[in-house]
Amino acid sequence: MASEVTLGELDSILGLRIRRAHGAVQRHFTDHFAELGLTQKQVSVLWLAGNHPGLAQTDLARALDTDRATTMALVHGLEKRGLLARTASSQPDRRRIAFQLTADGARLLERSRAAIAAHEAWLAARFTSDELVQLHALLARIYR
Amino acid sequence: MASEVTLGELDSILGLRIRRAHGAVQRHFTDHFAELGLTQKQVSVLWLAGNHPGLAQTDLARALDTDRATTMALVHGLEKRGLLARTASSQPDRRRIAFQLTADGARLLERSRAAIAAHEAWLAARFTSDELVQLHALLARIYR
DNA sequence: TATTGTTATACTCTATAACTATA
DNA sequence: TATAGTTATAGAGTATAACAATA
Repeated sequence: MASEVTLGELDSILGLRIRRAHGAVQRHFTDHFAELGLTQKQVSVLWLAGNHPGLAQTDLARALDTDRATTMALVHGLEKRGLLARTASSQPDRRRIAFQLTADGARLLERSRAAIAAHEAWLAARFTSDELVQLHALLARIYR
Repeated sequence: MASEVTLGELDSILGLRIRRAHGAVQRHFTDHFAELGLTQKQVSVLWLAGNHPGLAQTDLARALDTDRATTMALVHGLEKRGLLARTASSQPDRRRIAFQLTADGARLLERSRAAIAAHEAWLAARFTSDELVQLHALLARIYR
């Protein structure tokens, strides 16, 4: 019966499981960050900029595992919204452009921290602490 | 130094790890399926259609965890390329539209199986079989 | 009323290519 | 030559809203 269609053999494919897990996390994040108007990547940039004032786009690209062009679009959007700004500080390498949070950006980051904690709690609730440690370690092996 | 920027505290966030792992898997998949011209989702549809002739779009949407509209775009693309076709079979529910692979679709699916196996081998190589079992189980808890 | 398929629309993410300026 | 930033462009994935046909 067509109504019984499942992933079948696809269920044994790890890549698919990672994709589905990512999708579920992504949906939960989007739903709960709608009121803040931030995506997962945008929050990450605010967080990194808050912790590392003066970082450059290349630093962001490396930390976020994204292309330079993709990072540009991300940064550009945050600049337009007045959450991130370029600093006019003196840099040793004049190619690099330093960024820092604006006051609005810092405020939004603070509000985001609570939402991130709630999101992580939702995700972690289904695991024991041992399982969490293991899952962290296993996932890290994929991208490192 | 800006060159030392890392994920820092972000590294403790499971959601981010899942995202990065997904990104790494996605990139590997894209690179190795470029010659076949198929995305992960497209391969999944071919696979499911091959195993379940006559399935409907709703079945695909449920199995792939995607919106109906998103599934439409996916199916539409495969139809345009002549890999998937609608069947004129008699259905009990006339709203449902049955799909099946074309000859081209079946051929491409066969070629894909080898590529999928190679992709999975690349991914699984970093884990023991016990770890693989564990990772499968842990990930499934996120989306089920 | 609910479900299936459909279209229109929009936004995010991702990446490639080509360019400028600097190292 | 190599790196940092930039722009233009394009494709994939995701989702919402609104509609028609059918159950």
